[in-house]
Amino acid sequence: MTSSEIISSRYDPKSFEKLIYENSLKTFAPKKEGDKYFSILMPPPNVTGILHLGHALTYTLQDILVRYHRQRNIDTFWQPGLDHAGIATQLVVEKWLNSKGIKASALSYEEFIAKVWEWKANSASNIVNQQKALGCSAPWEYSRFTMDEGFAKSVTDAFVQLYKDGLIYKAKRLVNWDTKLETAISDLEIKNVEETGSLWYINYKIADTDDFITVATTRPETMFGDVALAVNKDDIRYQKYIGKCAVIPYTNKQIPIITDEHADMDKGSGCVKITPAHDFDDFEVGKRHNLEIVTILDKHGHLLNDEIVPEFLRGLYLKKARKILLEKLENDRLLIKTETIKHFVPYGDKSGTVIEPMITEQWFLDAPKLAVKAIEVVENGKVKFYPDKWKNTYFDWMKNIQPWCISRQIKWGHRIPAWYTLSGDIIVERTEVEAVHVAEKLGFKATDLQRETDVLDTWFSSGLWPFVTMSPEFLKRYFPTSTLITGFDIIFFWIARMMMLTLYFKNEIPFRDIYIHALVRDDKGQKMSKSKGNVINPMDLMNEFGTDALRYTLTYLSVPGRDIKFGRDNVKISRNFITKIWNAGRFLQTQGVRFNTNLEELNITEKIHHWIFAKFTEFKKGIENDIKEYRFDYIAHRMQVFLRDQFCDFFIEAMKIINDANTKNIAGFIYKEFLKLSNPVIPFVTEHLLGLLSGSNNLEPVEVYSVSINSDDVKDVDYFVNWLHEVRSIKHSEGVNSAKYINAKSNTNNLSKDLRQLFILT
RNA sequence: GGUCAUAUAGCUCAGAGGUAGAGCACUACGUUGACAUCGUAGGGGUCACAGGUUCGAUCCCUGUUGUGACCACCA
Repeated sequence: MTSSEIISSRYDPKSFEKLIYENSLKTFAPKKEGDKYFSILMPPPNVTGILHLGHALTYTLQDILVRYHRQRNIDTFWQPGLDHAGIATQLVVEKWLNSKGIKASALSYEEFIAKVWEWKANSASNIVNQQKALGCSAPWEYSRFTMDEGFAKSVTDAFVQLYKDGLIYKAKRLVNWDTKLETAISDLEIKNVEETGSLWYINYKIADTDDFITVATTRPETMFGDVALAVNKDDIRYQKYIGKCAVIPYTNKQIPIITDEHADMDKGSGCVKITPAHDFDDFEVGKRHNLEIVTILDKHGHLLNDEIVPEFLRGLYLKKARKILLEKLENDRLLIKTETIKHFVPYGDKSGTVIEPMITEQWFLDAPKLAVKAIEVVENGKVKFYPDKWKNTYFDWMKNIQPWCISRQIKWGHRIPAWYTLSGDIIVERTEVEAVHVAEKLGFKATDLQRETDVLDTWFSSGLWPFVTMSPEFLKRYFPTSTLITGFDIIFFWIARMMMLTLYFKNEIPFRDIYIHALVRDDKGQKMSKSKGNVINPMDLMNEFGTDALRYTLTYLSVPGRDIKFGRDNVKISRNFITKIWNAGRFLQTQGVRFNTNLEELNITEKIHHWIFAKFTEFKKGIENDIKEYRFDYIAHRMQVFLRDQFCDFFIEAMKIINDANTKNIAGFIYKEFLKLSNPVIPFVTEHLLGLLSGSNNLEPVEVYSVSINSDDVKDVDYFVNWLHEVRSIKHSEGVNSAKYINAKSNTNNLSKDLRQLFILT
C-alpha cells in the first residue's frame, strides 16, 4: 500500500486550490488519427477586461465536458483563445490612455495600435490567469488571438476569396451610423429603447397657394433632407393635394406630394415626410418613386454647413438644431401641435449614443446567399441546438437575414485588403505587392495606390474561428468540433456567422451540437450590470468559498432553458456539500481503509455490498447519460444523492457496524471512484484528495468494469432502508429510545439475518 | 405589433398521463467511532386561472392573466 498523507481536519480550499490546476492538463492515452475524438471551441473572451460570472459558467460547463471525455481516454481538444474585439477594445484603450493623460486622437495610427498591443499583453495574461484559477484544463500552448499574425493572414485570405467570388462588394447604402464613434455598425449592434418622445405637427405650405398641409414627425430637424411628402391614396383629406408640391419651411425647395402605401392614415396626420438619406423606410419609399437622396448630416451628427440648410441652423449638432428649429416654427405658427408619444429610439450598443441612418460607402457581405446552407444543416439535423427551442431563434434571424455591413471606420482591427487607384478602381489582393502588380497592369504606379483604411467588423474574424485556429494536423483530427457552448446573446453575432463562413470555406459544419446556456442574473432575477451595482465577481466567491464550490453551484443551477438566479448563499451550500465529501474521506482514512485496491481483490458478498455497487453503477450510468443530454444540473444533483444519502448516510454507517476489512476496502474503492467521477465538476478538491489518498497526483482514467450484482439483495437493502426510516419516525413520534421496542413494535420478519445486525442504526 | 419561453412548498428550482419531489428557510430532538460547513424526524403545495381531450390532467390541447427574453419600418 502506498503511504498516504493525512487529510487535514478542515476543508480549506485556499490551502491547495492554486497549486492544482496544472495536474488537470494531463492527457491519458496516446492518440491515433481516426480515433474517436471530442473537441470544443472556447468562445474567445474579449481582451477588454476581467471575467464575470457568465464566463465562469460557460467555462465551467466546457471544462466539465473536456475533463469528462479526457478521463475516458477519448482524444480531447479544447481550443483556447482571445478576441481582439475591435470597437470594445478601442474604447477601453482610449479610456485607459485618457487616464494617463494621453489623448488617443493625438497619436498616429501606428502609435495608437502599439498602445493597443501593450494593453492586450497585460489584459490577456490577466484573463488567462483567471481561467486557470477557475480550473479550465485547456492546453494553453495552443491559444490563438484573432489578431495574431497567422490569424490575420487567414482573415485577409478569406476576405479576398469572398470578394473574388462576388460575395463581398462595396456599395453606397443607408447604414447605421454611430456619430460618437464615427463608424458604421451592424443592425445587431443596436439596441432599440422605448422612450417617451414628441410627435410634432408641422405645416408645410402648398406651393402657389395659401394652403398648408400638416406633416407629423419625430425628427423635424431632418426636414431639409425631405424630398417628398407621402399620403395614402385612399385618404380623402389629401386628395386635392396629390400631385402638387409642398415647400420645405425656411427654404424655397419644392417637393412633390405623392401617394405611397407607407403613409398610414391612422398615424400622425396621415401625411409623412420622406427623407431617404436619414430613414430606412423613407429610403425604400425613395427607391420606389425614384426620388433623390439628400444628405444633411456630417459624420459627427452636425447639420451640414451648406445651403441645403437654412443659415440659422448650419453646422449645429442635431439636438441643438432641433431645439432652435422648433422654437422658430412655433413663433412662426408653423408648429401646430405637439403630441407626447412612446416610440423606439435606436442606441449604439457600445457608445450609448443615438444611431443615425446615413448614406455611406461600405463593404457588405452577401449574407442571404451564405445563409441558405446554414439554414439547411440545422433543418436536417446535422447541427442540433440544446435546448431545441433555440433553433427557432436561429431560423427567425437567418431567414430574414440582411446583407452584413462588415466595414468599420475605426483603427483597431483587420484592415480591409483593398487599394484604390487614382481613377477609383478597387483592387483587392492578399498583399500590397500583389496589389501594386495589378495596378501596374492598369497603368498606375505604386505611389498612386491608396490603401483602404476601414477595418473589418470583429465578428468577421470570429466567424472564421472554427477552422483557422487549428493547425492542419489538428483540423484533420478535431474538425468538425463536437460541441459549442455559449450564451444565446451571440447566436446571431457569432454562431450564425461561424455557420455561414465555415460552410462556405470548408463545406462542412463547424460543430455538431450547440448547447445554449443560461444568462446569470442576480438573486432577484435582474441582469447583472455595472450601472446597477449588482455584479458579483467570481474571483471573490472563489476566494471565500473555493473554486469548486463556485463550479458546483453553477453546474447545479444549469437548468436548460431557464436563466440562473444567482445568490451567494448557493455557493455556501455547495461549499458545505464539498466539506461533506472531504469529511467522508477523512473518516475512511482514519479507519485504515485502503483506497488502492483493485476490483478483483474485493469480495462482494454481503447484501449491502451489492447494494452500494448497484447505487454506484446507477450514479455512473446516470452521469454518462446526463452528459449526452447536457443535463449538468442532474449531474450535480446525482453527486449529492449518491454521496450523502446513499454512501454516507447508509453505507458508511453500516460499515461501522459490520467492521470488516473487506467492507472497508469496498468503501475505499467506491469513494475513490466517486472522486474520479466528480472530478469534472469539482476538480481541485477531488485531485487533492486523490493525491492524498493514493499518494500520487496523477489523475487516473475512469475504467470500464462490470460487477455482477444480485438484484434481490439490492431490493432487500432498499426495503431495509425504508424500514429504517419508518422505525425512526415511529420512535420519534412516540418519544422512545430503545432497541427492544423495535422488536416489539415492528415486523422484522421481512429482514434477512445479516441486515438484522444493522438494527442499531435505528 | 410578432415570436419564443415561463408560472409547482416561504425562497430557488427538479418532475412524470395514475399516492406531488430536492435544496435552503422553518419546527423538534441530537454532540451515540468523520462531519454543527453536521445528523435524525417533522410541518408546509386546489402544481396561475378557465375550458377541452381522457376511466383519470399538475403534466396533453385551447384560451385568459402575470412574468421574462428576442425580433419588428420606431412617421
